[in-house]
Amino acid sequence: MIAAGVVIGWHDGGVDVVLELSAVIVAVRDDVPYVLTVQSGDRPGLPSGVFDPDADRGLDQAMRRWANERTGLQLGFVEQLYTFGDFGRDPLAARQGERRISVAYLAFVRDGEPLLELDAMWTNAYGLLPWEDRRLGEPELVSQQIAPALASWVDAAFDRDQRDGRALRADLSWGLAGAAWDPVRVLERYELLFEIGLVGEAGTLAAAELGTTATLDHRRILASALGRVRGKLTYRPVVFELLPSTFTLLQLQRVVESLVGEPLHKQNFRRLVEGGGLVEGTAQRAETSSGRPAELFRFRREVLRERPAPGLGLPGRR
Amino acid sequence: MIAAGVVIGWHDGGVDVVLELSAVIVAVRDDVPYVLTVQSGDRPGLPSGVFDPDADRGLDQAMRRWANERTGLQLGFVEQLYTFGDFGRDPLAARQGERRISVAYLAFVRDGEPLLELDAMWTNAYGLLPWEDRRLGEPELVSQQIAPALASWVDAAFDRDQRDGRALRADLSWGLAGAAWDPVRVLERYELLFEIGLVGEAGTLAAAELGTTATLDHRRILASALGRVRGKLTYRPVVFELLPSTFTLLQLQRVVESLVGEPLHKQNFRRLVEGGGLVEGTAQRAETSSGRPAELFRFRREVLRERPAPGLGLPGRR
DNA sequence: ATGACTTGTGCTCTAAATGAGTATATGTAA
DNA sequence: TTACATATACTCATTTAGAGCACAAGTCAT
Repeated sequence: MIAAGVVIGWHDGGVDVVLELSAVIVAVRDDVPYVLTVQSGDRPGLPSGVFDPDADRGLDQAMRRWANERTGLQLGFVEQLYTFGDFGRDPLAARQGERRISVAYLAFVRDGEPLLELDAMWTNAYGLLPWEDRRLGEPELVSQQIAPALASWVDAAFDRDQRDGRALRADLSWGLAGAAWDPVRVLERYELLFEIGLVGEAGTLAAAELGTTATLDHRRILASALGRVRGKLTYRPVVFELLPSTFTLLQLQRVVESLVGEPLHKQNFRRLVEGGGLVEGTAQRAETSSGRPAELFRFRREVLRERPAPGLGLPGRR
Repeated sequence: MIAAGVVIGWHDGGVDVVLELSAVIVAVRDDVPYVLTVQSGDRPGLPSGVFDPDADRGLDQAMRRWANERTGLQLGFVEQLYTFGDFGRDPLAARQGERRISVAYLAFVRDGEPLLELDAMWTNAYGLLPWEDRRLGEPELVSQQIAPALASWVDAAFDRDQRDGRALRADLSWGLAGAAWDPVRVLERYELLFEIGLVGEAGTLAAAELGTTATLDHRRILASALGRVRGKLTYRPVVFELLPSTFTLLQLQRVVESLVGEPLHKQNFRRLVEGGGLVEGTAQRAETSSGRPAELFRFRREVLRERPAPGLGLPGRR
């Protein structure tokens, strides 16, 4: 089991290596994507623990078991994200002559799953990465703080070449100067903000601090998770792991929008989802508060057979 | 530097953990995708070494530096692939009470780069994964050996549910029973073959052995690399890291085909690549052996600005 | 009951992208 | 000069995507 013991590596009087697992566990409720966090000192952090090779056959199994034991959650979709091993990702550990390498995982749970652990809680992902939610249009902090900061960073380049490089990078990742906003480039955006000092980690001095800070590099991990989710959505039917077994098309659309961070064209969304054979209607209708009651749909498994990469071909913005 | 020292982790009398890096270094020459291998006992293996936290700031840097020092190659595109940590991926190490966790990287080099190391060589990737090359149609070993083996594996299920599950999995990954062949699902295919005993690793008993065997789970790593390459191709202009700075459209097409493992429609390929603004003509033409000389093209950087995910929208098969 | 409001659902129209070819140009080698 | 090989232009039918209109079927306040 993870977190049971301590695995330490040494290297003749040098730096120790510790291998840990961290998890980005995502659930969507009321059109808000939440991440499971634990309190770590004064900040929220991702649940993580040291990998114990004695207890588990592999990293994936360790991840599943630990999550279930510790949080009581039944994970749906689980996927390895990335392995983070930068020096400085854990300054405290570094000061103690230790190097923490973290294998990060992404997992989905359905809304409504009960939480065992009391020190764990659900945190709004867009509280940590506020600029990623564009459902109500571009948030003000982009035009007010980020864009100007990027502009002066570009201007601060010491020669023409560097300037051009910086401008291209800023425009591409942030969809400025005519470039399109690409929902998937979450990590690029975070890393750029980090580089120019607009977001920080514990122990780093950030000029300004946008969004809530998390421990260590956990926001970076979250950023890569969100990017991965957004990409995956379009070519694998993973959203359904976040929804109840039957749902209305609007519910489905809202969950997708909450993850992609952009509003979608309703009628075309329906067309893509139904026409793509991704869902099938049950005859039932949802009990509704106002408006015409909607039909309940369910995920249509057979689509896997029919299409090589069945995802939600996202329609343009609303 | 990697491979300089040994990093060992222990866990009170339990299993040691060793963190290593491995690299899938790809180059294409004469329409064949090659992987850099080193001789490891009697089999080829991927170059890999133990990670030394004292020498490098992070995993990525360690990777680049080591590759350059050891092989003399100038890596172009480099990307982390996956971290492999299954028990049993290194049976020898396991017997010695050691657990090897390997962070795998994918990298591209251009054809023509000189190799420093004498014990390293270029190995045809399709020698290791022969079923992945369908440029001349479905290879015989699929219909002759793999499909029958899959069929009997499906039949050997002990109940209806398991049978259906197996059939779906086999059909999806191998494009059988009306499902489409998805070039990206390389890893799924390999893992299925492994499960049914058609391919093995050192120390595993495989019923039959298809393709050349590599050390440990290095073929699995190669499989995930090939899948990643194929996926990446369609949304990032990475092929150009494998080509000289100017090339003909046919050269480009051949390189793509060699990676995707399928033939492409020539005229439509041109249309997509030129129309998509991915390349621009130089006025020069290639000196040719036979046939009309072709114009030399170069990668068009500006496309990055124009399109969110500039890759080769692959046309259908020829 | 009536009208305002909300949400669901069907359908149209246009523009663009794709799949599958045909036709023609321009070189080399016999 | 012919056969052959490759390059490149262009056509045409089909599919998919973007944008929006119109109407259906509920709730709620008056």
